[in-house]
Amino acid sequence: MERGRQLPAGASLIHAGTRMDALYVVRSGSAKRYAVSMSGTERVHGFVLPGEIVGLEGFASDRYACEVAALEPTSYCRIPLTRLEPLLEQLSGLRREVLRLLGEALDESLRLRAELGMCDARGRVARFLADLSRRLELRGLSPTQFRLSMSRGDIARHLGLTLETVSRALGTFKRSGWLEVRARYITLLRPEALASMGGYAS
Amino acid sequence: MERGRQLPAGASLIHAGTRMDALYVVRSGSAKRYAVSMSGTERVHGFVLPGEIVGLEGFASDRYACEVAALEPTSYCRIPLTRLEPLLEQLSGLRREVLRLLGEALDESLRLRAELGMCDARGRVARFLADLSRRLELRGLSPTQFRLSMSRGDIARHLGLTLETVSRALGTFKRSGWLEVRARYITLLRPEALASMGGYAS
DNA sequence: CATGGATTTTGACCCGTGTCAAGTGCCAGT
DNA sequence: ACTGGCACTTGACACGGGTCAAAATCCATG
Repeated sequence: MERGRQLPAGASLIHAGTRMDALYVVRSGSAKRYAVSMSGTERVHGFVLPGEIVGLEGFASDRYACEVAALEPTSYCRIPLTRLEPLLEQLSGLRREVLRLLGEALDESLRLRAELGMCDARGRVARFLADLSRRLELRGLSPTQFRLSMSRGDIARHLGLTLETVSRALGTFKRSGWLEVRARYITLLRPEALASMGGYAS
Repeated sequence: MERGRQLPAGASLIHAGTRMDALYVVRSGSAKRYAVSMSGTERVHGFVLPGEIVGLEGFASDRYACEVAALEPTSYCRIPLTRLEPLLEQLSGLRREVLRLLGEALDESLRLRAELGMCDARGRVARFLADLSRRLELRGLSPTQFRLSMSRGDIARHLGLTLETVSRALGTFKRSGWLEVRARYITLLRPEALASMGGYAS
């Protein structure tokens, strides 16, 4: 367990395709997980918030499946597999915890995929914000006031939309009085409205 | 490990919300994994083919996250966790294998989600068929001639489309000479065309 | 405080897909 | 074989969101 490592904005925490030798936990800052297709288009798999773990997909093939890049100055710790494996043998609790983390990531991904497929653009953006809010709260940060460390384009590529549509959705929510938007600073005024729209409404 | 269990078409292998106490491997037949939202709409997470494992998402919360129902008469085996856990302690190879399986499921789900978000309707159906073909081949079944055990509606709810659109996509492929469709029987004539369209083309 | 570049917003237009509605084909039961 | 029901196909139309283009805003730099 190596703590206190630092990364400037834009630098990569994990390079896609390199050998998987560790898991990472983001301590402060944030990162985006993405892959670049042959045609050069970027697909954003998701975003990593403080307290969250990255690198689990690497278990699939012993190589990291996607690039993870800091969106702002970010600190993290690294958990080498060489340290993790002996512990997994001894501690059944840790074994269960790792399985739970993987299961959670899988479950979340499945859920998200299904929802993205069945929601319109506004529903997707609403769910994105509600999800972000929930995860921030989980880590003791404000669930109603936060800064989006990712660009509109990143959000769009994550949700399968265009940045214009994301912008329009935010505009609609603002006009409805559901939130404040000042550049990348968001204040949720009626989180329950967003949650219910992102929920299973449509 | 309990082998040789049988299930008639339509019966559930796993009930959503029940305690997770085992993993399952489908031996013959097929199943669909789905969840029903509050509003009663069904979201199809995916399909299980012979040789594939189900129940991994249950690790997230100790309860199965979705319903798994047989699409045709299906046989399977059940791997109780009480048998699995002691083995996980002793066999580091099995530990790695379970992690690999989970990582694979996670990776596949992430990849699929990103692709669904960036593909048009035909691309999604093409990718669905290509994926099915690949998985059938992996298990020694014909990758070019097979029966779809799921309805058009199931495919649509899986891909985030309507059944009409799925039908039209198949019609287009048929007219292009890429495949034969007779009810649920599919013959791929130009698999590479489908693969390239489902790939990262658009 | 001024400047320039990047990011975001807004507008106009068009295509793809959802929706609604018939029509067709497939299978099971009588 | 006939019939009814269900799954699937096909057609017409409307609308959401992608695309292209321009304006506005933000932010870092001198």
